[in-house]
Amino acid sequence: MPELPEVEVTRRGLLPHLSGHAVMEVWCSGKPLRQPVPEQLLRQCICDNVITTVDRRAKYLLLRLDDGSVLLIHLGMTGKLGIFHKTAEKAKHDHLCLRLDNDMELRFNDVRRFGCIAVWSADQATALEEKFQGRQGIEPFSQDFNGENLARLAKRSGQPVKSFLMDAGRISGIGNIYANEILFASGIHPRTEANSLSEPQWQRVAECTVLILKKAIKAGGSTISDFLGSSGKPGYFQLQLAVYGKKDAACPNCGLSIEKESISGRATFFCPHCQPLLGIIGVT
DNA sequence: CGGCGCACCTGAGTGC
DNA sequence: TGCACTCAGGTGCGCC
Repeated sequence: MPELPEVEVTRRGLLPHLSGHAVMEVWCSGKPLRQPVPEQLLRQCICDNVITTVDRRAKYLLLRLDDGSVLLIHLGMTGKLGIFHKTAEKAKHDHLCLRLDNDMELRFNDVRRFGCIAVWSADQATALEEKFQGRQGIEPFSQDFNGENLARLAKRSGQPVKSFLMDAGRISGIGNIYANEILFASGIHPRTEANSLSEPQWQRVAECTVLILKKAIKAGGSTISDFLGSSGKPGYFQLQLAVYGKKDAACPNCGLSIEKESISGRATFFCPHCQPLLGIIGVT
């Protein structure tokens, strides 16, 4: 489920239920996620500690404990987090369960097990977080996310701009759906080589990205006000997507048909009229 | 280093 | 009703 907006809405939804509560007990399904869940380390690091806050970096959630340790959660493709009473029956594909001091539980459910659970012990957290932060790309809501920096990053990349936007090492939080939407809003063909965009075009991409992500967060925040008792959480917000999944539908801008292609193996939707490929003569 | 292809896993949908 | 096949929103690895 997760691109930046879904993860951010999850963070905001969980925060009031977690902040200030101690973790009393840890349960794991025993099945590995992307990596095996570090069950013993998890117990050692977070049991009897109080969750102080929940941060987000890229598509990761960071649950910070009062002793300095950190629980890192990535939702993968199908991961969901929810708050349940301890007596509520566990769901199929629940893989991690943290019992809190108020008889509620934070549960991580992930059908495809592409998610990731890691923990940084207090004595290593600073070093490990530094390493982690260094691997993440620019945050779309940071000051660094602007035309100048994007143009500089893209300078030596002949990748399609869509793949570039989705590269988590360069830019955080943009997955396939929003990459499609951002490029439609920017009027840029997804196959355009990243290094062929001008700085003003990158500036436009940056502005469209912020607008679209904020709109999605708002849509998610209004439809999902509480994480209590529901495992069917986020999922993609039904904001009116302009192009994603809309093959052969009318472009909301010009009315011509939306096309679908595969770029780096990912479904890619665009309007060939509103997003002309640069350098093609006769197309404006 | 840059970029591509693939693997990781389950379930939903489609066509025969 | 069943089976085989395709596809799905992310990430990271190996390979060129």
